[in-house]
Amino acid sequence: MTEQNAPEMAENEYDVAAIQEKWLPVWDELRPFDSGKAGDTRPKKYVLDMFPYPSGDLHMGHAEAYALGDVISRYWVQKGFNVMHPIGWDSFGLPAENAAIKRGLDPKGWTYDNIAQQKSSMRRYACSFDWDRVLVTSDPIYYRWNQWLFLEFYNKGLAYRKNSNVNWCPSCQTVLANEQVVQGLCERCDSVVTKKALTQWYFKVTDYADRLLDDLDTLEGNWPSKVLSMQRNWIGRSHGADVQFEIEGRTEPVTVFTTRPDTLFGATFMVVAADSALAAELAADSNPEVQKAFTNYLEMVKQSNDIERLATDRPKTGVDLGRFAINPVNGEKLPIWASDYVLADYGHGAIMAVPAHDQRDFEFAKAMNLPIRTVVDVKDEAGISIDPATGDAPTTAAGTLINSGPLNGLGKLEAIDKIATILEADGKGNKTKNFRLRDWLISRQRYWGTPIPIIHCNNCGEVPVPADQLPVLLPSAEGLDLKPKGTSPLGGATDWVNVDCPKCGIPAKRDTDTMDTFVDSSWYFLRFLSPNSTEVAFPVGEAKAWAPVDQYVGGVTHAILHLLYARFVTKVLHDLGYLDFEEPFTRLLNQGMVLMGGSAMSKSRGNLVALSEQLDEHGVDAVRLTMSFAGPPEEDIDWADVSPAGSAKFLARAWRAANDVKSAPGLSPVGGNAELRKATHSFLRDFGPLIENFKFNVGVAKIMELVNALRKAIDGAAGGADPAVREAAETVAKALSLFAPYTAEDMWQKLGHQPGVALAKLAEADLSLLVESSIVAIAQVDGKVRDKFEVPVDITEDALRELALASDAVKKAIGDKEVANVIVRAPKLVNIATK
RNA sequence: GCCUCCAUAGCCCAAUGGCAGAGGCAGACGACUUAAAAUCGUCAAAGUGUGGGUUCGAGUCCCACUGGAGGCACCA
Repeated sequence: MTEQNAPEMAENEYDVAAIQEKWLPVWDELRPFDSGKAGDTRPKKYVLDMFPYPSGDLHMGHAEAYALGDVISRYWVQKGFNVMHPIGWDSFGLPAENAAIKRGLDPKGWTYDNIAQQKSSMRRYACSFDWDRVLVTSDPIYYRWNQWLFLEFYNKGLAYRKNSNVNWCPSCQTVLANEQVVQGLCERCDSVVTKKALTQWYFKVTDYADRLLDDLDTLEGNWPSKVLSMQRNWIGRSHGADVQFEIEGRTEPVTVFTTRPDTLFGATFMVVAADSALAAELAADSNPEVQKAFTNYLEMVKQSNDIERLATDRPKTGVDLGRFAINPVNGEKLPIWASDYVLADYGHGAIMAVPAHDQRDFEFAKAMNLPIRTVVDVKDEAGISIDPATGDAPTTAAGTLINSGPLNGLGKLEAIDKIATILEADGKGNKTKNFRLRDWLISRQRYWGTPIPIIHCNNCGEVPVPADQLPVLLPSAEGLDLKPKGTSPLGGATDWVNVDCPKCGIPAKRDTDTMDTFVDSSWYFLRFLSPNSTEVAFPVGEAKAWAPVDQYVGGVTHAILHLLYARFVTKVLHDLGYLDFEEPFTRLLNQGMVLMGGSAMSKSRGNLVALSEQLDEHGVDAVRLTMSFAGPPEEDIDWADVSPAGSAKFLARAWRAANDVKSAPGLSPVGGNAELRKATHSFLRDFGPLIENFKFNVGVAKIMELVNALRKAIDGAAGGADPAVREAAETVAKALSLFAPYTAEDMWQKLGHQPGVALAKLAEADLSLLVESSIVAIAQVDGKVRDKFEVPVDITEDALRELALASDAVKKAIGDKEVANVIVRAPKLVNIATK
C-alpha cells in the first residue's frame, strides 16, 4: 500500500463506528420523525412500542422490541404518513424502591439516572422516536393525571375500598393484584404469596367483564390469537344458574351458583368456603363441638398458601357444620359442610354438591362418606350405563336425566332450560353467569408510586382531593423509612399525612397507599398526545385525530396484565365521554424473547449477553438487522443461533455496492440492464406486503437477494454506470433504512443525495417490466413431475394438455395404466391422474 | 385435567393446495494474495417429527400420536 492511495482506501472502507458518529448530529438537525408540525397534511398513524421500566441500561430484549417497532414506524414514515412514534418511561415501581433501600438512596435519583442512560442508548440505537413527545410516569406532571383518572373512576363508582382476604407478598410486604400472582408466586420476587385480610382500593373491572370478553372478537385477526385466548381464559365467563336454598334455622336463604342446574336433583350436600363470613356464621350458630372443629379447621386453612391449594392431588378436607339446607326442588335436607375447595370470592362462596357428576364433589363425598346419587344416565363405550355411585369416578358428560322428577328423559340443555323455568316460577333461582376475573386491587403499601388522592375524615369519611389541589405530591423520601413493613412508608411523613378535611375543615389524614404502577401504564398512550399539558390528561380532539394506537408492539408477558387493564380503562374513558373508541390498540405485534443457549438470559444462569458489548463489536445496524432477520418476530431468538457478524458482512456488501455506482443522481432507469431492473421491480412488488404482514425476516432476505443481483450487474456486463444499477442501489438504500439506518443513510450520501433517506419513498413497482412472454410448464403424472416445457404464458388449456400428453416422459410414466383424469392449470401445470 | 401454538438441509429460516429453497450461518472448492484475512465466485446438503385421511395433487387442509413452548386450573 502506498501513501497516495491510503485516503482512497478509507473512502472505500465500511467503517461502522465512523458512520455512527457521523449521522447522529445530522439527524438531530433534520428531525425526520417529528409528528407535531403545524400544517402537516400527511395522513396520521400512531405506532407505539411498550415503554420501558428504567431498571438499568437497555438490554437485548429492548434491542429486539425497538428494532422491530422501528421497522414498522419507519416503514409508514417512508410511505408518506405522519407517524407518531413516542417513547416514555414507566418509572414508578418496586425495583427503584428496592434498589434505593439497598443502597440507602432516594428512588428518584436511581430512576432518573437510569432514564438518562436509556435515553442516550436509544439515541445511539437510532430509534425513530419523536423526542418532543416524552413522558415519565414518576413526574408530577404525569401522575397528577393519574390522580385525576383515579378520581374519575371514584366519582363513577368504579373505585372503591373493601376489606377482604387479599394476596400478600411477605417479601415485598405489599398486596398484589390477582394478575400479579403467577402459579402462587409473586410475579416480582417469586416469594410464596399468602392471604391477608386488609382494606384495599379496587377498580371495578368486573363491571366490564362482558365487554372485555365480547370485544375481543373485534380484535380477531389484528391481535395474536394467543393473546386473545389468554384474555378469554383469564376473564373466564361461565354460564349457569343461581339457585336459592333455604337454611334450617336461618331467615335468609343461601344462593349458590352452578353451571349444571340440570343436576339439581343429584345434590346430596352443600359446601361453603371455609374462609367465608357465611361459614363462620353457620358454625357460630351450631353446637359447641362444631364451633371448635370449625375454628381448628379454619386455622389450618389460613396457614396453607396458594402453592398448596394449587396441588391437584391434594386430598379433600372439611368440617360438617351440623346445619342443613333444603333442596328447593324436592325439599330434601342437605348437610352443610365447610371446605377450602370452595372459594370465598367466586360465585357466592357456596355450592350445591353433586358428587355423581362433578370430580371435586365426588372426591369430597368419598372422603367424607357422603351419599352419591346418579341423575344423568351416561353410557360407556359398550353402551352400558355408568353408575358413579358404585364406580370410582363421576360422569361429567351429557346424558339423559334420571331420578330427577320433571326432568326425567330430557337431555342436558333441555333440562337446564326446564329447571330454570321451574326455579324462576317459584322465585328460587334464575339463569346467570359468573366470571373468573376479579376486581383489580390497585393500592400498594409502598413509597415509589402515585399517592391515592383521598383524604379520610372522621366526619365525612372518604373525601376526594379537590381538583385544584392536585397533584398530591409524593413527599420527599428523606427521613422516611422505606423498608417494607406492611404499612405504607408514606404514613411516616407526618406533615404530609395530616391535612384539614377539604369538606368540613377538621383535622383529617391522607390515604397513605400508592397506586399499582399498572394504573400508570393503563392510559399512558393517551398522554403522548400532550405529554406536557397542565390543563388536561389528554386533549379530546387530538385523541380523535390520533388514537387509538394503530400499531402496538411489545412482549407477550403483558398479555393479561397491562393489555387487559388498558382495554378496561379505555372503555371507562369512552363511557365517560372522553374517547370515541373502545379498544386502545387496533393492531398488536408481540415479539418473542431473546434467549441465549436455549434459555432466558439471566445473571444467575450466567448466560447474559450485554447489548452494549454487541453494539461495540458489531455496530448498531448489524444488531438491529440481526433482530429483524433472525426469524418471524413473534418467535424467540436464540442469540447463539444467529450471526450479527454475518449481518455486518452483508451491510458492508450493500454499502460497497452503493460505492460502486458510477452514475449521477437523477438518472432515469429506463433502458438500463433489463435483468437487474426486473430484480428491482419484483423486489418493489414484494417488499411492502412483507413488512405490513410482519415478515421482516423475509423482507431482509429480499434485500439480500437484490444486493446479490446488484453486485452481479456491477461486476458483469452492466457495469457501475448502468442506470439500472443506480435504480437498484437506491432501492436497497431506502429499503435498508428500515433495518440499518446508519448504513442506509451513508449509502444514500454515497449515491449523491442530501441526508434523509428515511423520508425517501420507495418507487412503485413497474409491473410491465415483470411480464414474461414464456413460462416453464410442468407435466405431472399422479402428482409427480415427469416433464417440463417452455410455453407461451397465454397458452390455451387444450394446447397445454396436448403438449403434455405428447411428451415421451409422460407417456412412459403412464405406461399401460388408464388415464382417469387430466387436470390443466394453464400455463403452469398439467396433472394426469391414472386409475 | 382443559385450551393455544410449534416441528422443513448440520444450524437459523423461506415456500397464494401445484417443480421442497428465497435468504443467511457453518462447510467444501476455486479466483485474487508470497501467504493469510477480507473480497468475488462455484458447489454440496433435507423429501418436510410419526401414522392415517381428504384431494388429480398435501410441507400446507382434517384426525390421531410423539416431542417442545405457552396459557388456565379445587372457578362449582
